[in-house]
Order: sequence, then C-alpha cells, then structure tokens
Amino acid sequence: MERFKDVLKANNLKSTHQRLAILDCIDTYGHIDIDAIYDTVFKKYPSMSKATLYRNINDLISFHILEEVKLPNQKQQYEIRKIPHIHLLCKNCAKVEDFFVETHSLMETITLNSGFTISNSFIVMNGTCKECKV
Amino acid sequence: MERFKDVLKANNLKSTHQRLAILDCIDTYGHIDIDAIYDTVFKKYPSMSKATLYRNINDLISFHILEEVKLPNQKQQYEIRKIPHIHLLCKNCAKVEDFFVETHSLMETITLNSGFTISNSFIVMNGTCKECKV
DNA sequence: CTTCATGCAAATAATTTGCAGTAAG
DNA sequence: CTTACTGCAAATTATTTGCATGAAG
Repeated sequence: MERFKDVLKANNLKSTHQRLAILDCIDTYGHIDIDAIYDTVFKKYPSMSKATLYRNINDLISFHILEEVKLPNQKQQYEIRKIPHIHLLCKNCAKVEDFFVETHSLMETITLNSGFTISNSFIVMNGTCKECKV
Repeated sequence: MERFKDVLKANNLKSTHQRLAILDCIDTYGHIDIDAIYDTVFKKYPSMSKATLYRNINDLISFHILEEVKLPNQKQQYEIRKIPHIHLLCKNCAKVEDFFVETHSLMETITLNSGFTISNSFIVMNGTCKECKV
C-alpha cells in the first residue's frame, strides 16, 4: 500500500482510504471492471459511492496511474499501469493474462510498409489458456 | 448494396431499408461509432429509431457480419467483418487505417512461451499517420 | 487551516425491452 | 399470408455533475 501512497503523492493526489482501496483492489485482481471494483471496495467501505469510484478511475487514468483495458466482447476493465505487455484473453474462463514479448520487429515491418509512425501498441490474443486446455 | 442483400439472405435476415443503410454507412466510413451511424442513416430515413439501430448492430454482430472495434480512448466503433487485419490509430486525426501484416511468428513465439493457444488476435498500433506527420 | 475528495441526490447519457403496427419474402 | 422488423415509449443501466460536508496534509 505504501507504494500507492508514494505514487499518489508524486501526483499531488491525496491518499484517501477510497483511493487506496480502489488501487489495491485493481492491483489484486490484475484486470477488473467497474462493478467488480465497486463490489470489492464496498465491502470494506460501505459508504463509498459510485460517483467517487467513477471520479477516481477517471482521475487515475488521466494521471496515467491506471489504464483502460478494452477487450473484445468484454466489459471495459482497468489495470495498474505497468511496463508494456500484451493481453491473453481466455475464451473459456475469461481470465486475462499479462504477457511480455518483444514486438519491435512487427512494429518495424508495419512502419516500413505503411508510413505510419508507431508510438505504442495494444495487443490482445484470444484463445484458450493453459488451465482450460487440458 | 447487392452484396449486403446476399449476406443478409445467407443468414436468413430480411433486407430492410434500415439494415442496408446501416451496412452501407459502416462500409463507406470503414470505422464508425453508433451516433455517427445514426446521424448518417437518419438523413436518409428520418423515421429510424435508435432502438432499431442498436438491435441491428447487435444482431449483425452475433451473425458475424459486423465486428466491434474497441480502441484506446475512443468510443466503440464498428466495421464490416473482413479478412484479419490490424488497426493503425492516428493520435492526431483519429483516423483508423486497416493494415494487413503477417503475425504468425509473433503468435508462435507467444504460444511457445506461454502455453496459451491463440485462436485470433486484436492489434492496435497508436501513432501518427502519413498525412499528419508532415 | 486550506484544499481537495467524498457522499448524496439529481441530471444526463447509453442501451434494452414490450408491444402494436408494418413491411419483406 | 406469415414472420420478422420497426417505431415509439417506457424501463433499465451507466456515467457525470452540483453542492454541502468531511478528511488529508
């Protein structure tokens, strides 16, 4: 939790219970949608309103502390911003796995052939995870 | 337009004016969001309601005639389903370009290192398009 | 203390649904 | 003719905002 206090302080944001609980929840789950965050945080702070949740999510995104994760056929989810990675989405259990892989050569191919300058990418692989495969 | 009539017939869907106009509109723009579709189709058929638009979009998606395109920091858009491709999103003009590129080697690397079986992918590259670069 | 964040209620936006009438095949 | 589709209005769900109170630093 100290980690998040520092991040908030660095952005001149106050470390409220609600904020810390939201960050902690997202961190714990890895990828989670608004309602699930609300349910989780609500258990600890039943007074927290959805307005506060929405405001915090939006603020934390604009300070680049959180990132939205928009997956095909899924409600929008959120994650703590971390080093660039791709997402593996299991069709079967709907779990989202982070995966770190070099994408430079793909990006270079695209740059060379399209004239488009790439600054960053968002990649989702749909399929079946190790556990669901059997 | 004949092309869409055939597609609809193949799926046992009636070729209504509204449906054809929606498909034609999405096809013309390439990538477009709900409100922009509504505005466009409304000009031709002022009686069309948003309920009909939403119902059609959902139906056409479930018959795999349309696909959703969820881009970072953008309203959800839709496109006609075509052969697999990636999206190049310009930060400057917000245009979305389709780009065809081989992703097999990337997918193979991921499969080998993660144990995750990939069925299909969704890739967005954010950056600056040729026109905006100058 | 001062400022920023919260909670509540109300406003607004987005999406879905029921149902009677209409058009496609 | 028959069935699926549409339009309308109402219901539901999602998100934002104003303002008075409360907590963080």
